[in-house]
Amino acid sequence: MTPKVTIGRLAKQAGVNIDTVRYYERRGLLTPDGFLESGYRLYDPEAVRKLRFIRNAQELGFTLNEISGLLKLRVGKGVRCSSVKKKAQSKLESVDEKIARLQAIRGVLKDLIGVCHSGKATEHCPILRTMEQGVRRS
Amino acid sequence: MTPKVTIGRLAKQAGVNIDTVRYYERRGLLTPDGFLESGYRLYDPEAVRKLRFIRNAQELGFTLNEISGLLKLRVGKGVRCSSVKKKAQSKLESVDEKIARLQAIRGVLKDLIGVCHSGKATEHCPILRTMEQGVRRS
DNA sequence: CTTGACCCTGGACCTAGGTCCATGCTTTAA
DNA sequence: TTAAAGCATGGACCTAGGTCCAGGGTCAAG
Repeated sequence: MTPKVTIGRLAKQAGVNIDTVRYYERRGLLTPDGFLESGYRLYDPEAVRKLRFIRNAQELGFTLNEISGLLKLRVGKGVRCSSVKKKAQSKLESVDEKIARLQAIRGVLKDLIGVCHSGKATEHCPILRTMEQGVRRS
Repeated sequence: MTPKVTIGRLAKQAGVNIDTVRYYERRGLLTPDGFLESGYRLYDPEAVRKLRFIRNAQELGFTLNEISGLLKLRVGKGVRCSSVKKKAQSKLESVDEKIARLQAIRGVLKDLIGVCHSGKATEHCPILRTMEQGVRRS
């Protein structure tokens, strides 16, 4: 007996709307792991993690298409290692870039909190310092 | 003579659509720094950085409202230090959380790239490992 | 064996964040 | 001094990512 779960339970456990689950299915991000004869979708518990991952990644600025690409990254039967590696490396670059940008913002916020002690004013918006170096777009 | 610039030049320099600039104005993110008698908007060069910052922050998953909050963070005339500090600290927390999440994803991507050398397969989607600890939502 | 909770499909509707267009005035370069 | 390029306003339109609803079948507890 595999402990599969219906769509309503899945949605509740992951904290998302039931229609969102079906929407992700249409988008190809989350396929049911089985069906009842009635047509009811069944999911195994891994799906909860997958849903949470999707939400997580969205808050980090990934689109559903990008997330779909992340979820498909794996090495295995019929998946050529070199292609996975190339994709993973390019994802890694964009992740590193995001981290760097966030760290720039983080530094400014820390400074700003420090300024509050020193009593110095910051007439100009300090957050703009994060952009001194410009941005490279893909 | 201050080297102010019209909206078209600003948009081009920042690499955004001219209508986007006006849209941000309606949203309160970017006010012109002056006007010609004809009504033409004028911006000083700082506005380019501001626009780039907005794009940047959006790619990191911040909404325009959140970005607006970031841009308003400064200590100065009429702005109480304690309130700035509190806001900055809460922004800092959310930035730290984003960084942590990205680093989790980053780790998995690195592992995946490593696996390609070792020849081991990863039948199950490795990216899901980033979610082992669950997520705290605000 | 019924009643309430759950699920199905298809399609309409919604919000955020833009983008486009028509119409008409302004600026600038030839 | 005039044509091309630029700007203004108001409103329509668009995409991504959902969310809701109607109409009808299904499951499970009493």
